[in-house]
Amino acid sequence: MASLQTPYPAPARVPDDDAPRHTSARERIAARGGRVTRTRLAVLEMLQHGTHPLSHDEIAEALASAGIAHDRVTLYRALDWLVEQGLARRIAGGERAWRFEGVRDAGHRHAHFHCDRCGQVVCLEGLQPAPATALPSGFQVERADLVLHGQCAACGRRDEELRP
Amino acid sequence: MASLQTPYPAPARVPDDDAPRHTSARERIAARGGRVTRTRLAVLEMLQHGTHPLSHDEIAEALASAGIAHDRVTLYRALDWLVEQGLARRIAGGERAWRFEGVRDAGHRHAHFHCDRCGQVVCLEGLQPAPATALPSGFQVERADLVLHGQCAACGRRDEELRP
DNA sequence: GGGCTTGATGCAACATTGTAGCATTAGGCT
DNA sequence: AGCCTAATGCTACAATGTTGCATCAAGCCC
Repeated sequence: MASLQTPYPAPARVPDDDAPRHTSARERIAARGGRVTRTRLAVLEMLQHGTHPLSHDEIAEALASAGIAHDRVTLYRALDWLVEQGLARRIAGGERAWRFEGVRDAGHRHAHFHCDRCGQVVCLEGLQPAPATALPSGFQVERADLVLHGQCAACGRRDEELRP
Repeated sequence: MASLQTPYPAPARVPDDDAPRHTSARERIAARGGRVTRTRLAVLEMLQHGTHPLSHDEIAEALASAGIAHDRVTLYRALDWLVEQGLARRIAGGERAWRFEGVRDAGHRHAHFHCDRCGQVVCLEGLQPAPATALPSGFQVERADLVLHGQCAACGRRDEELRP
C-alpha cells in the first residue's frame, strides 16, 4: 500500500542546479547545455520576473512589443524546452491553453487561483494541499496541482462599483 | 481580509435535487425541465455508472458502439447542459480536453488522480485539499480542483513486468 | 577571427478541441 | 393528432497545439 507523504514531493528531474535568484537567465540556459537564443532568453527572463503565470499568447504579445521577432512554433518549442529542463512550469488553467511560470526554487511549489471572471491566474504562496490521506494501492504521486476557482479581488471591486 | 474555510465549499447552483442514487437518468433530466432525448439519456446514464471521468471522445465512441446516432456538436451541447444543470462535472485533466463525471451527491467533491503514463483519470474518494490558509484580500473561492499526477497502479505493474 | 556542425528557427500544412449560425427534427403539452 | 419550440445535425469557423523540412546561427575548434 503506497501511502502519500505530501502532495508536493521533492522535484523529480531538475539537474544539479539550485537556481539561486541571482543566476541570470543566460547562465541557467547555458548550464543545461542549451543554446542561448534570443527567444529562450527573452522568455525565461519574462517568466523569471513575472508575478503570475503567463499564457503562450501573452508571452507572444510581449515578445512582439519588445521587438523580438518570433514564430508561434518557435515559442511553443522554447516553452517546451524550458519546462523539460525544469526552468519553467506548466499550469493547467481553466481554459484549454496552458500557462507558464518561471521556476526559481526547484523544490518550491504553490497553488494557483484562477479567476473565472477575468481569467487571470495568480500564485498563492503559502497555500498547499493537505498532507494527503491514503491513495489506492500501487499509485505513485509525482506532483499535485491545486487550483482554486472563484473571483479575484479586482473583479470583486468592479462588481461593487456597479451595484453598491 | 477574506479567509478561506475550505477549498471545497458547498455547491453553488444545484437546484432542489439531492440526486439519490436510485433516481433514474430520465427522471433527473425531466426534473430540470429539459427534454429527455436519446443523447442526454445515454450520456447521463454512462456518466452515472462510470467509475472514472470520461472525455468527450470516449463518450462519443461509446455512443457510437451502442448504435446511438450522434453528432460531435450535439454531444458537446448535451455535456454543457448536464454541467449547467449540476448533473455532471467538468474536470481539467492534464491534456487540453475536458473530462466529465456524473454528479451523484451534489455536495460531494473529491480529488482526482491523473496517470501521466496512460492518461487515465481516477476519482480519489476521501482525499481533499487541506483547510486552506489565508487568501489575498478580496478573493472569493467557489471551488477547488486538486489533481494528483503520477503513475497509476496498472502502469506500475506493467513496469515491473518489463524489468523485475 | 573564420569555418563547421548541429541545435534552433521559420514556414507551411495539419490535427485536435471546441463554438456559432441556421435550417430541420422531434419531445411533450394540450 | 397537432403545435410550439427545445434539441439536433450540418457546415463553417476559431483557438490551440504539432509535425516535417529547409534554412540559419550558436558555439566549438582551429
